[in-house]
Amino acid sequence: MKPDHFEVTSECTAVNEILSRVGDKWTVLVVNYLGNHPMRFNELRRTVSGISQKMLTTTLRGLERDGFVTRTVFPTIPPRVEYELTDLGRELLVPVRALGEWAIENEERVSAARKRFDAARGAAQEPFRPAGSMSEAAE
Amino acid sequence: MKPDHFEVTSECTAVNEILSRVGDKWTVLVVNYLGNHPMRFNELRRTVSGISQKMLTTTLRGLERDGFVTRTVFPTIPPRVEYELTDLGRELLVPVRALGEWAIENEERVSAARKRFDAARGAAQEPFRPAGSMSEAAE
DNA sequence: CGGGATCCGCATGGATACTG
DNA sequence: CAGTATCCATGCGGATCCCG
Repeated sequence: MKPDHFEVTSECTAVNEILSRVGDKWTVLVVNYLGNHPMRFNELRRTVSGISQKMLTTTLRGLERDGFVTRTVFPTIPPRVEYELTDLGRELLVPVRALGEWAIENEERVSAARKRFDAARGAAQEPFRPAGSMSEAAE
Repeated sequence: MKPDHFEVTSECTAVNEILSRVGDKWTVLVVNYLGNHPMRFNELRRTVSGISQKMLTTTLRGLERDGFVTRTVFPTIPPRVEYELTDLGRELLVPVRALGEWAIENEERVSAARKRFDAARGAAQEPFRPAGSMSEAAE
């Protein structure tokens, strides 16, 4: 596959679906950790650190639904639930980590470009900035 | 790189940043189209089809900010603005399209798993469903 | 321990109107 | 043509409380 031309009609829909799926706030983190070894709910919760149990549940349900992880319940007391990547999940991990490597390698180029852009915009005008998220604002 | 173990501490942050960046509703589409050849604003607008000019502007500004596209203004009347991928943008296109290929190849496996999951949940109980987004609900 | 249910703030994104 | 500005709907994600 060369970087030129790409069937953009319907393929991009699938691409965007996967990227949106995987591009949310926690999915990649969870998948990556699960890629190392199976994990229990609270183990995962502690490891990810910062995630609420609601989002962990939501994320895991989504991954389970799409066939990326399995959820195994051991009916003991207290209950024990283990999450593990499926084959599909491990296969997904490959291109995701490829993109991950790219991200790590080019992190600085991106933030450099970002700094340049923001500096150029700030130098032109703008005595002060009343409000805004931080990345989008009127010029 | 093997699919086992991955430094998850700070790397995942960069990964997730890129994925969130690229995983929004329009970025991939725009980048993919621009990967074919440079394009003007309304040309892009027509090609993407479905995007509002607000979102196209936002998406392009973000891509420009991060150094993925260049914005060239021809001070003619009427004005003419061309958008083109930078080298960084074209490099990004490679892993993104790799993930894209994965997505296309495994689309059916995912939707099959999804159907299975939904069927299993629906068969268990649920006479009717009062409300909800569609992917989250009580069991 | 492993969740479900609910409330709520904030960001994303669509529609519309106006401008150089 | 190529935007900017504004208003508004939806949904993601966090906090809290409760349950088996």
